[in-house]
Amino acid sequence: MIQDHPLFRFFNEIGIIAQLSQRLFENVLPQGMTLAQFVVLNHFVRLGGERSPAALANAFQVTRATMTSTLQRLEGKEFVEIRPDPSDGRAKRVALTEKGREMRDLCIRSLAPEIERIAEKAQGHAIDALIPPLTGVRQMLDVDRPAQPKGSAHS
Amino acid sequence: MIQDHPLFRFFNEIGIIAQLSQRLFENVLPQGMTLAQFVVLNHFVRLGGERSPAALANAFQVTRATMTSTLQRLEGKEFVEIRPDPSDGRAKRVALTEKGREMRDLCIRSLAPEIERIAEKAQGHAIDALIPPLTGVRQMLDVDRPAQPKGSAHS
DNA sequence: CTTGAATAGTTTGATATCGTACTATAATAG
DNA sequence: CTATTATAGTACGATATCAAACTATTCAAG
Repeated sequence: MIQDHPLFRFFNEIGIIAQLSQRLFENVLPQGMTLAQFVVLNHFVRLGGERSPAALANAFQVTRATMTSTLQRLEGKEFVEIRPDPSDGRAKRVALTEKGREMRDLCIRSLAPEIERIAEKAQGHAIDALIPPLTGVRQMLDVDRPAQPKGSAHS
Repeated sequence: MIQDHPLFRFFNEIGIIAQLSQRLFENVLPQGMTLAQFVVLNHFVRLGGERSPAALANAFQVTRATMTSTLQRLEGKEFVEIRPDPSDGRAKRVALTEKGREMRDLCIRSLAPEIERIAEKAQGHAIDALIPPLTGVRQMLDVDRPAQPKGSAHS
């Protein structure tokens, strides 16, 4: 039976953990902010500069359509600015606004206690040791993906 | 910075793997079937009998509202039957139909090659060794959850 | 150049998911 | 028995996500 396949159980556990943790984090984010929106803001703060929607979509492993949706929401709240790319008529350039930076900082402050709380409870679960192998699996799946992007850039 | 916290990176990897793997699986499922729908059908085949929507919601760690939505879709395709619970006026009983069982079997057959393909590529990533610690983390988060259910029953 | 393929972004329609609020029924307390 | 509280299911509105189809622009051949 497929469902007894170790790989199946592995992805099952992964899926449940992903959902539970996403819920925990979103529940402490400021009103109206989602994890999807936060990670985009955070990406800009960490790496600076401007990005095209396509580059962001690629960095987060979502489709361009999904990124369009998220960016429109962020733009509506004035957390990012979107303007045409002067050097490519098809493309756009996305940049963080001051307001966006402030919201990102607020998100970080909102997340910190929750992270700490979970870190306490995670004592003895050797989380740190799990990261490298998980990264390996993620890269393996990354490469496996069909079509779409040229090179991923998870940060 | 929070985003450098090992826990943050852990959940980040988990989230990406969850998304990529879900995509891989859904892309090979029969037309119109989603992972959410498949796991419900599979649950019935594996554990048999009838279940209340609330019990299913609890088993899969989703809200009752979410399970209502998925069950309505499955009922529309005649993969499950839903009838009132004779012993509790508030509750309902959900049961798999023959058609549902056949669809579940088809899903299993559709998933098998993909599982095998990924299993090949996953050689050397020691997936099996990751399952116990991940299960531990999942249970830790499970217990951590606020309110809602009484006892979880991941299968 | 002109044509055809590739790329960027959007739109549309679907599903999953949540939180909140609502109805109905059950269980518990007085 | 009645009033309160808890539970089951649903409805609604929002967001994230995808695939597919579409427009516009760029690039690569010929």
